[in-house]
Amino acid sequence: MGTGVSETRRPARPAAFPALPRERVERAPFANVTGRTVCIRRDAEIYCEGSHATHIFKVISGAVRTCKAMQDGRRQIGEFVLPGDVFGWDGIESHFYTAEALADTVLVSYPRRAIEDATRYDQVAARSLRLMMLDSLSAAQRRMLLLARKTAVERVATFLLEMHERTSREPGEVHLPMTRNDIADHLGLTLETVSRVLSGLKQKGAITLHGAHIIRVANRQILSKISGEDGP
Amino acid sequence: MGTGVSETRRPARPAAFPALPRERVERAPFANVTGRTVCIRRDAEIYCEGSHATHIFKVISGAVRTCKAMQDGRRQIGEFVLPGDVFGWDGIESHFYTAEALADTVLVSYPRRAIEDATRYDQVAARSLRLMMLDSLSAAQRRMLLLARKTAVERVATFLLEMHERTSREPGEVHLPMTRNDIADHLGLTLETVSRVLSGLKQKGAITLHGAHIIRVANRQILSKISGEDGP
DNA sequence: CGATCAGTTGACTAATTTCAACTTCAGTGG
DNA sequence: CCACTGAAGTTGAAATTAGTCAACTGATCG
Repeated sequence: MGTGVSETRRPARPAAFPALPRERVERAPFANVTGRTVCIRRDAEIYCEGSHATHIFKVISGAVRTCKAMQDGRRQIGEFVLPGDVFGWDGIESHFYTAEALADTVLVSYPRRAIEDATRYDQVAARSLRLMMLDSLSAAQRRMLLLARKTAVERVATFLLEMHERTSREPGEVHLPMTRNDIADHLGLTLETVSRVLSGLKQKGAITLHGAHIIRVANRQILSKISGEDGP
Repeated sequence: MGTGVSETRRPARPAAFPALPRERVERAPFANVTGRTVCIRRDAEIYCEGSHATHIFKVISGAVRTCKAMQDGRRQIGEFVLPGDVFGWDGIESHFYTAEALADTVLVSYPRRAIEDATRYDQVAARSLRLMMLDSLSAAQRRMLLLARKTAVERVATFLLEMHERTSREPGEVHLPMTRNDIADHLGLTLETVSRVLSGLKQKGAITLHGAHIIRVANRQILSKISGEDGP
């Protein structure tokens, strides 16, 4: 595992991160800890499965996927990390996932050690750290239900609604920075199934497709009903 | 372990928890917090999905399942909690899962609030609480890989090896206090598939069956290879 | 402007579920 | 004490879902 597995476009690209200084100081969201700004190229690895887990990261712009591969190549994507989100808590000593940039991405990295130290005297930080972990756990639990018991259509509908919640641009518009293959590996399906299900949802009038990476939710009711969530 | 409590039949039962006082004081595993001992009958509910999450619990004897149901009856079991394990962190405000006793069970309950307060001045407690959460997260991540990408045989083999690790009685003997249906809902399969796969593993010489709830691992090599884990 | 890779669609296959019959087992209750 | 009872478990055949293989389309980059 862990060779350069690129997923979308792979040709050499020129300038990126236009006006961003390569190093900058950012406040951690939860503690009085200074972080270091890092710029990552699309498809570049941020950390590797099994490597020593020394830092956590906050996404400023771009997007990240955390993924795990089996020896025979089967792959699972743990989560898509979007701007504002934090990742890197996958494992106690060493990382369970590999983290890769879905697009050119700017992150801030914080040493775990420093964060843990900071929580020693900062109760607010300690609490928000705990909440962050409990949030990850909740997300994992919802995901396990999806993977264990939902059908392909339900999984895709749930995913679209989740992405819609998380990215909220123009109302109804969902931007998917990842490939169909990434979505499939996130939902425990194949890329063909994802593609077919999206076509089916379009047929039903639940969504419209505008290129491969922009989807508009035409009928949130239908989508929500299809997703199998408890919602009204 | 070894409570001699009946595990699978459900007719009305008389005396249980023979010599245990109904209330006893126990130390939390991670903090200077006192807990209350509680005895639960088989199939009784400990807390309900959606209820306010005020306490966490440590299992002393017996076993617990945490499960989530969809409206149409599909069910998923989040985890089987065995003696020594802690549960109740499923959700920030309210519980994501319902927790039920798999057998007559003795627990100790601790108020979340008290634990959080205790970590304020006890750094060791704070750290072990964080580790406990990270552990749950790791378990969830392994489980997501299993649910997203493993075949039925791989899931069952992985489950058996995990239970073997966790219960380690006589070498090679695994005690399964839950029904096939419970196992199926834990692994995202049907009870028939679980049954078939177990028969298949027996055929292959990987395991032997001694009644429905005791399994001996006859060939750990085979089982490990089948499980699809990275192991040698 | 053509090479390449993402995405879509179709036909077929494989894995798992569903439905159904049958067996086993533990705990009564006669 | 032992036959009865009902749930749990096993097994088989048919049905269904999603996966695999393959052809084709379309977009993007050099």
